[in-house]
Amino acid sequence: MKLAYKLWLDHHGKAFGDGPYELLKRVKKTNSLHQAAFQMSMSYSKAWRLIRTLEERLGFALLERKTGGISGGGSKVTPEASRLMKQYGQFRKEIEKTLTELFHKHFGQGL
Amino acid sequence: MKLAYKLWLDHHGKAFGDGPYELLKRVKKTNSLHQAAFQMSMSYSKAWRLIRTLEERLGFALLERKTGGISGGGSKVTPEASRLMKQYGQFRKEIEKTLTELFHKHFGQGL
DNA sequence: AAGCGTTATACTTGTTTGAGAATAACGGTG
DNA sequence: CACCGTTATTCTCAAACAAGTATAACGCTT
Repeated sequence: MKLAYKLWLDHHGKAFGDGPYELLKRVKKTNSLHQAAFQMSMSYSKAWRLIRTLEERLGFALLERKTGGISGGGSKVTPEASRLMKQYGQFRKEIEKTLTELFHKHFGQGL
Repeated sequence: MKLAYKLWLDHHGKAFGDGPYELLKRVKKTNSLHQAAFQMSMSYSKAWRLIRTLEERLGFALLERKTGGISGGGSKVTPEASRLMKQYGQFRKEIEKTLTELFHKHFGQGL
């Protein structure tokens, strides 16, 4: 028996969670949503839809886009998104630790 | 911005969570899965499927059934299920409190 | 002007999930 | 033995959601 869970920030619907967090981390490294999606075995269209939806719900841009040009374009994580990522990352880490502890406390010796 | 989450106990798949917990609480009161489902605006067939699946995954019976008879029959919560409910209820309550605290700690003044 | 890798977006298909309909069996009661 | 409300079970339909496919535009480089 183990504990399973999903959590996310809600603002007019799902507005941020583990998936977007991982995706943005990779965009930061690669400066490309295309490559970030590829690394996660996610289709570009799905990644794009995801980001667009989150931006609509959050009310601010997560990516600063550039299309065309030498490298074809690219995307950078905005400062606001970067701040959210940091907040979420710390929050998420504590959650993980706390939930594990609580689970063991209540279901320590088997179900 | 608010925190949203789902959590459940996993054992060969989803084995227990808020929905089953509420359902069993009502079975306890009414001694009828039929009525318990009705109270939650859930179809009986769905409730029945749910219980059956959980029992398969948990490996023990949640309900003690009786069919036919004066009142048509009925279902009682087994002692093992009752124990699980109690454990889960306490766990769930602490989770709620802890997560709320952590959320405020990290996202206290707005997003 | 052609080529490249990117962003942008609609369309279409497939998968999961839920809900109800329908049917059967059960066993006290009157 | 008919009635009742329950448990038991399968089937089908609909809705929600996920995911891929295809196409277009962009702008720097050569």
